[in-house]
Amino acid sequence: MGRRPCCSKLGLNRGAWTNLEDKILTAYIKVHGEGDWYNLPKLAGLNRCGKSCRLRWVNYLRPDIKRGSISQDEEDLIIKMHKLLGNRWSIIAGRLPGRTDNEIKNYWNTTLRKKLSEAPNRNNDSINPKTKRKRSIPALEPNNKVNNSNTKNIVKSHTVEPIKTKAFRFTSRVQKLPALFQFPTPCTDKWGQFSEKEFILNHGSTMDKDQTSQESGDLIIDSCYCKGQQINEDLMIKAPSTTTHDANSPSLDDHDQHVSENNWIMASSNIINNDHFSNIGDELGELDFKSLECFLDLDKE
DNA sequence: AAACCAATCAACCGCATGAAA
DNA sequence: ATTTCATGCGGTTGATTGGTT
Repeated sequence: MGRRPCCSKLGLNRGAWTNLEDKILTAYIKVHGEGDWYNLPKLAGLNRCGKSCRLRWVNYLRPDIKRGSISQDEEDLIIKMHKLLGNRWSIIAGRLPGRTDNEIKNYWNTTLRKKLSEAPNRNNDSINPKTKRKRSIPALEPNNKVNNSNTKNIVKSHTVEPIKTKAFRFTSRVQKLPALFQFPTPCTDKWGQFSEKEFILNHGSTMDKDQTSQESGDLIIDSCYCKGQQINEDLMIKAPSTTTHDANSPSLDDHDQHVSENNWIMASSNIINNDHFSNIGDELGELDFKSLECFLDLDKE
């Protein structure tokens, strides 16, 4: 079977979306919900490919998209998560309610990448004699043309190798946890003790080992694999200020809602603070994770 | 005012993945 | 076990915007 021809070959619309297209897509999804992207354009009456519709919805039209610039807290979170996970934009975005992977990726490539690469090299803040402007990153590499891909190598040299830890991403398509995942000793939260079959997710929900999670891009970091490493709560990073709650989760009162917003920290801390890992102290950046193995959606190689 | 350049970000592309057949 | 289908992800592109000369 060959690849299905892309939208340009099917004579479909490409490029910027019009207001009308946005309205049609939004209205259709409001009635029929997300999914079946392949058939959606036909059913909704859009002359677009499904992929394009999905992207438009996910990155722009979704009602829970947070507008406005990235806050300092969010930026810190992105930096820490990137250090931890590398270019796992969807997972990073999963920690930032209302932000999309595309947005995070763009923010990294345009703002943070530059910031981080300049930070240790303040002496390199030279001025381009022609433009009288501060040199951008690509200009630091005179042999390279200015484009995103050429900045890759530059950034590489400034970026710490991503910390490898055991983490799993949960998407709506994930049905079962990898067999090798073993939950640490039973831990508790505000609501009592979790069974050993449950895994703590953020947003205050739990997940049965055998059930599907609707949490997209959710992440569990398994402290079992942080053998003897000292980890403090900074590793688990501050929860973003707003949190969308899983519709399937029990409703929460005001107090519990607050608890829920911080559940990611609490739940993670409960893991980290269990009997195996009571040593608290180091900052994230000082941790030696080199001995850890990468289990990000992968089994051992 | 025009030209140039850098920055930004929406959108596209190809590939990987997993479910279903 | 293999193939097909549908979706998601990350890298890249290109249009637009804004600042400078």
